[in-house]
Amino acid sequence: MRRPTRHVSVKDVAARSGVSFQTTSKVLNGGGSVSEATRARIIRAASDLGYVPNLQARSLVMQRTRTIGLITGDFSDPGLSRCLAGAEQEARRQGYGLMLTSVEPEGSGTEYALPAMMERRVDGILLAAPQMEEDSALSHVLDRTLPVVSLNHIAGDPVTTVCPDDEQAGYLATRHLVELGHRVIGALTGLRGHRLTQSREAGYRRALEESGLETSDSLVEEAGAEVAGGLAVLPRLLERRPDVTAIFCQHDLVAVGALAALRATGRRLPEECSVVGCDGLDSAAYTTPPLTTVRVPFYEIGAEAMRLLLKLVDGGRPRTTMVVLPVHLITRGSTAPASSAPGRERRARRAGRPRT
Amino acid sequence: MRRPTRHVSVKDVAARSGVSFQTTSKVLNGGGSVSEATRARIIRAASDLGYVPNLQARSLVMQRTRTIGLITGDFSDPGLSRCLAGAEQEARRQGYGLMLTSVEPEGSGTEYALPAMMERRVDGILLAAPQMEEDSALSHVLDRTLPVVSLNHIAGDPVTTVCPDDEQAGYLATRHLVELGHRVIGALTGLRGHRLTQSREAGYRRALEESGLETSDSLVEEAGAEVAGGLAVLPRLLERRPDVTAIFCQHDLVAVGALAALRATGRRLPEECSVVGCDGLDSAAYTTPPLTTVRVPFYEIGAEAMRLLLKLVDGGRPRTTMVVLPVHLITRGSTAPASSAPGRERRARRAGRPRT
DNA sequence: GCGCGGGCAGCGAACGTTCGCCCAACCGTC
DNA sequence: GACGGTTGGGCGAACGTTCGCTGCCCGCGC
Repeated sequence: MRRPTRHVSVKDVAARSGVSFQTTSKVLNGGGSVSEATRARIIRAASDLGYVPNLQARSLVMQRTRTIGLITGDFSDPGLSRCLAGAEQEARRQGYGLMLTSVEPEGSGTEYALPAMMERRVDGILLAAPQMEEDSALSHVLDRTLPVVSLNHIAGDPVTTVCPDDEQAGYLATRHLVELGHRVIGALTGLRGHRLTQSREAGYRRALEESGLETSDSLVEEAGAEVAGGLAVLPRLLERRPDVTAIFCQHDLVAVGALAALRATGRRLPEECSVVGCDGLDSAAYTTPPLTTVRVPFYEIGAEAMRLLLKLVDGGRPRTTMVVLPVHLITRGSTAPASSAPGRERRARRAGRPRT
Repeated sequence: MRRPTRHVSVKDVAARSGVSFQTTSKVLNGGGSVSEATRARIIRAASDLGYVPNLQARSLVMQRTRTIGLITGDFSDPGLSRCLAGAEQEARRQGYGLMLTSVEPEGSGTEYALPAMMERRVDGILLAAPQMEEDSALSHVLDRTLPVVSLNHIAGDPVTTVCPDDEQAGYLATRHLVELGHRVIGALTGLRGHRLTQSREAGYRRALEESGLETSDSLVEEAGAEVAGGLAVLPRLLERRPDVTAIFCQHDLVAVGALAALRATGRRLPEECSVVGCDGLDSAAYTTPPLTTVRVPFYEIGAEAMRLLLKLVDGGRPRTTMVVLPVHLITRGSTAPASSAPGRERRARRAGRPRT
């Protein structure tokens, strides 16, 4: 075992400056009345010895750790990463530490992540793991014991949530396509179970209905949130509905897959099929053609969630139990006015299976 | 202030089962000799009360926190994210917690991140912030006090490092181009100060020299690690050296920018210019054309670094101070055999500024 | 019947803090 | 010269653990 080079403590500092360790503590926290002379002596000694306060001990008596537990899903998810960045920055700004743990896609957060956080006595928990939506044990465990803010909808529902306006996202994306003259608009959704997916789909349907356009299950496919999903699922949609001229993808990565799959069919983009994504990832600006998308303010979501959580930790009762952040459309090259008849016919010919 | 609902402690459990709290402690840690009867009684009481051990207090007496400090750069960097994922997973597997903090691109890690970690008495530190390479105060602070493993080269150099074989990465990428018949090969490098950049460039030059090809500063531009860098810098390279037929980008994102910039000049890809990236990001598979790249095992790097760090924490003296992980080439559609004369001429004509 | 060893449990101390209370000395005031 | 207030600093306790030592009681062997 590595000899754990004993850290210097207040007592060491006290010894060196000839006062009681309690006085040292007073000085080092700015409190109490201590003469200028001894104060200086103590400060000096502390810096000579390289004193570093022990937050563990302090937490023990103060009954708060100034630490927030962050339970996250997959780091590789660019959106989540941005959230983390926002949350981390805000926590740091307010002098809080971050205990990080991630939960595996299949795993239950309840069995490892939560206990780990409780043992470390975090002051609050930020939930940023989409897959925990399904964890029914969760809402029970969280109950009333600790301030919690989540970025996802939680089953039991007693927890404060910060999230983008997903319904609006779906609506904006779809309306954009409608305004370009598209009449048959497909949708590639995220994972079915998730609230986010339902909201975006609701927005999609609202935009269609508003304009009296067809909303049909045959126009919708579940594609998840990965490129591979779009790649795999788009052909199915196209086969069933060769008449679609535009596609709303609930996630930018899916849109990337969709673009690739469309190109593979020989379509010219965006003339022969418009695609709009959702999320507003950086990488969406560099697809070919550049992806029209709805920007979700991930960073701000993370930061706002942390801000709210820290307010809760400091004893504020939340006035609002749900914060919804606005989204907005970014128009790029992957969407174009609905093609004129010739284009449509060419596509139909190529599809080669006229519906009887 | 929120009433900090008093947590249940060993004493509470002890009281409920009619033994001393020390005996309770024995039972709950599996140690000591305790009769089956009382053991059962204590366990029962603990679970009734919902006892959760306080790791803070335990750390205090054990003199170790079972927590690792993770100092990272930008979360949005996909490579770094993968590293984090690997490190986090490994730490979790071994029952360690992770204190996360990131350092801003401009900021010095020495002034906030390190003190924060020391105050929390982490057992070791994993450095994953490229920008800390330049922090000269760092190697001094780290000195001998704490086990540290870094993913980046550190100035003073007394610290164990885990990194990919960057020289080999540059070499593999470039040799691939050479083997395709390219004779004038440009390079878009990462940030100049970084060791990584130098290594990859060294590999690039070695591959060229090995085949007796030109290595010239006029073939090299600094582009950083972002898409925008490639986008901005590629035209400069092209203007100076319209004769390049292939480009090695030290980072996939730069390659994405380069592809876009090349397309903007009207070149057909990959026929009129090959591009090879480096990093092996997921997104590289979905560019148009799909990017040939060198895969860097980010996840494994993170995991291995954590594994090594935990070994150090447990008192193992490192036998090797530097672990280098292998990389390998992934061939995709963005590289093609050097174009025949016609293609070259067409490009020259289009460039329109014959060198006198 | 006596001594001894082992199983079981308790006790005190320590880890490094913060906090409230107490005490001594000093000052100025009537 | 006694008194009250202020200032500077010490002391004890508490936070929730772990660990080593001590001591009790019982059973067993001679």
